[in-house]
Amino acid sequence: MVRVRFAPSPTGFLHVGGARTALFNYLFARHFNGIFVLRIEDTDIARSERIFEKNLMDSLRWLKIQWDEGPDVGGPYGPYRQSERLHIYREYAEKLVRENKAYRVYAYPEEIEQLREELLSKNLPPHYTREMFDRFATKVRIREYEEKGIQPAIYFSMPRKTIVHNDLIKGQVVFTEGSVGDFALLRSNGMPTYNFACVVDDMLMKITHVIRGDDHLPNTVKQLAIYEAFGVEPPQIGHVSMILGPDGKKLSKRHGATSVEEFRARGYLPEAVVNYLALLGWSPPDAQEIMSMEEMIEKFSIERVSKNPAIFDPGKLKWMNGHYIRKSQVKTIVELLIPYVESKGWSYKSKEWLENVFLCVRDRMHTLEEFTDLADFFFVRPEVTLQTDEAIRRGLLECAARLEQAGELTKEGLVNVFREVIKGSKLNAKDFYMSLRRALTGKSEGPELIDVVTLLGRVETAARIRKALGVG
RNA sequence: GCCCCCAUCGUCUAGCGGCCUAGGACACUGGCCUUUCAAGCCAGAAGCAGGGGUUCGAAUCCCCUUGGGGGCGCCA
Repeated sequence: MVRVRFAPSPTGFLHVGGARTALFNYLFARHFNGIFVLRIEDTDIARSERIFEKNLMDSLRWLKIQWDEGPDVGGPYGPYRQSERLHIYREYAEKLVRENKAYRVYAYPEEIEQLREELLSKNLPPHYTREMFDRFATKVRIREYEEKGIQPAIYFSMPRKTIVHNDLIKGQVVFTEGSVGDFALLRSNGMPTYNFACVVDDMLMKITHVIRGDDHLPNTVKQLAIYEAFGVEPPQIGHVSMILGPDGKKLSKRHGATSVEEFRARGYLPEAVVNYLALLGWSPPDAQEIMSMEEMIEKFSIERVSKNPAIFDPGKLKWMNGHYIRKSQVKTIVELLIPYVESKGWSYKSKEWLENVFLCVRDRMHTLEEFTDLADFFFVRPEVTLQTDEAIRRGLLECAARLEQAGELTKEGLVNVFREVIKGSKLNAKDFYMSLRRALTGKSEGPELIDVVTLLGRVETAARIRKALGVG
């Protein structure tokens, strides 16, 4: 049974990088009918917040990445929040201490920081060893800890040997002896560190495959050493390369929208976000780029995940979002559009009318957010004063008059009215239509004019013509 | 300073020794369609970082250089 997990720390919104990692894990699990676990890594008490945890879950749900086990739904290997598993980490850390694979450190964090800087200033790698810590463990210091009720941190004694890792994505990676020093397992506040909690949980939660970001590759050697210390076979581990900003640097806020939350707010569809993210570092065996979640699940394989870092291209996401807006059910999109319309304080005649308005501007939309700019004139009369020659002016006024006098008109009927006026007054059709467009929409480009007139109605059309010409 | 990863059009990628005259997608340019802008369709321009090997044959394998990224925390 394949068991994978996505283990974010609730210290911010779900970033596209995290979303892509979650997606790959999800696709991998579903492809093999396995289990996808959501684990919250909230061991950094200073930065972890419950609202971020909620937001993380909301974002995942929005993307339709569903977990089978997690803090909210539970599961056989819970709890799934690390802050609720502290006794477990303690127990496992003590076990390593008993076996002399880990040891207590009686140095204060500031002292360790000082040690680190000393090493760095001597151009030595900032690696700690047990010997370096020994000088702090004086009888006086130990008593001080006891009196103050401080727990010593527990450090892992890194074995001095070369460790070979066979990465699911990168292939064989060799960590030569001495590339890392001893490191903390448990902090003096009792909280486990990432590398330790991660291994204990993956072990206990029976995780079979780990797919995570490239930035964790250097951690792997530490984690493999911990697995070995416990005498446990590690899961298969694969590292996906990072998502970079357009400048080739790690994607961050200064590159614009980077969180799933922002993309949702800006009118992106989850189908587009997920589809785009899947293509960032993975490609299906056929060349098909537009895929549903089901298709991605079917086609996904870790072998086809690329090794190179990918630059996030907002342009392609936008294109893909436009594509999904056009391919989705009209009713579905209109429902999503209503909040945008209401936030502008606009009212609409009926949903059917709104659907038709949407259909008018659909081909120009890339995001839902763009709807209000594209379709504003359907809701509000534009402020325009038309500067036009006398012939066109007269033609437009004639149109207005004829529209008002006419009964209900079909599309063909409307077209005929315009054609007759153009013909009768020998107007330049292009100039006439452009003036009409300006009068009705206030813009020089936009939807098919007949559709605009149809949706506006005869009366409103006539009124806008007169208003633009400063008549009546 | 040390360790690790990566390297095909501007961008995402296909390619896993001969099917490559390097394929697709976004973006770009031109055309068609069209009263406008789009959408759609068609066409085009654009790339194997550089240098050494291995081989009958290299984008594909090896080495070096260069470039980019990540890490070396009582952060994750």
